[in-house]
Amino acid sequence: MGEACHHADGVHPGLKGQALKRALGAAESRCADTQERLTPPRRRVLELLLESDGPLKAYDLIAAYGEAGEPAKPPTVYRALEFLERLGFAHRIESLNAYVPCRLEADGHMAAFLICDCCGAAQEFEPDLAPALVAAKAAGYAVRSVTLEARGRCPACPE
Amino acid sequence: MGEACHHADGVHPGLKGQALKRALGAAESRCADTQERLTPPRRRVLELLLESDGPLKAYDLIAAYGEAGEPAKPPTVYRALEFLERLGFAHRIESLNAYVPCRLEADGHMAAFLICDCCGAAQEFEPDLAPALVAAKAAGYAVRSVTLEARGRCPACPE
DNA sequence: CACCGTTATGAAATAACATAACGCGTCGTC
DNA sequence: GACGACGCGTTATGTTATTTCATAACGGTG
Repeated sequence: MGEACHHADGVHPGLKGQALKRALGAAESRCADTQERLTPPRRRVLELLLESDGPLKAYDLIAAYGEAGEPAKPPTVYRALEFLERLGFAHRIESLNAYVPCRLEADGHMAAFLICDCCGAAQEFEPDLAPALVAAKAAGYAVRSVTLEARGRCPACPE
Repeated sequence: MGEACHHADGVHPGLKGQALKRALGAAESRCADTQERLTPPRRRVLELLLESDGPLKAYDLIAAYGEAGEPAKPPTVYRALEFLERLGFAHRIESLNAYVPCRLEADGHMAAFLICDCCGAAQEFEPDLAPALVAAKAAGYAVRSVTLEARGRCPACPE
């Protein structure tokens, strides 16, 4: 998260208490709607992502998994992440090898992030990708998903 | 490359013979212009990328490095890749952990790829990113670089 | 309830990807 | 010819992710 910079990353403060409960509850509901199960490991990984102030690496999650400090086994976390991504509850940021909870309302949207090289904050946003993909259509590609990661400097970080 | 699909990936056939020589020569020239050195390991890694029909993983390069089958040491290849990326001779595709030679004319362009989930082909293209980044500017981000990776199905692959 | 197919978890090991750290040689400069 | 910058080779290690096999939980059907 903010290790590389003295500034708060501030963009998406981690959830706690009621807000966290609400977010987890919303996830439960959406699972119920779609016959999917928010099982304990999946719920735990989502909770860790929601609590965090910034992107978490898989092995951060593995280390933090146990309530009493015992790490999870890697596949436990990787499987949960796969599930959470499939349902749109989380996104992987390829250029960081890290994960964030989804912060947007819309379902099935494409993952796009503004990543601050200074403070490490990763802000999800909704880009207008249509013009960018005109060339793809022209080339005959059927685009199924897009990831866009813009690196730069966030408003809170200095020149 | 095409392992997952019986179709030729055809998009960027690897270079051979004269075409390969020309491409390497062009890289030499551009290095000479900028006081950079296309040393033997750098040249060899670029050659392997240019010869390939599709994206190569770092350990593919490591395995193929020696003319007589001896592998390179990992840092040799990673250092060469870092150099080639810095000069714009190669790009890393994050979602594949793989590398391709740059196929575009323009210097300093942003890396954008259409990746076929079926045959593994990765076609570089030049997207119109301005509309997508309007939201970034509005949020106060100073964007320095962008990677865009679109997954889907290429024209040569079946339904 | 007994069964079975499906889905998910637990655990061990290992594979795949990437970098740190050190020392040596070469080259350009003063 | 001393120096510094750069690049290379090498060893070792760190980080990220998957394979494999075994077990457990759930949901439907007779």
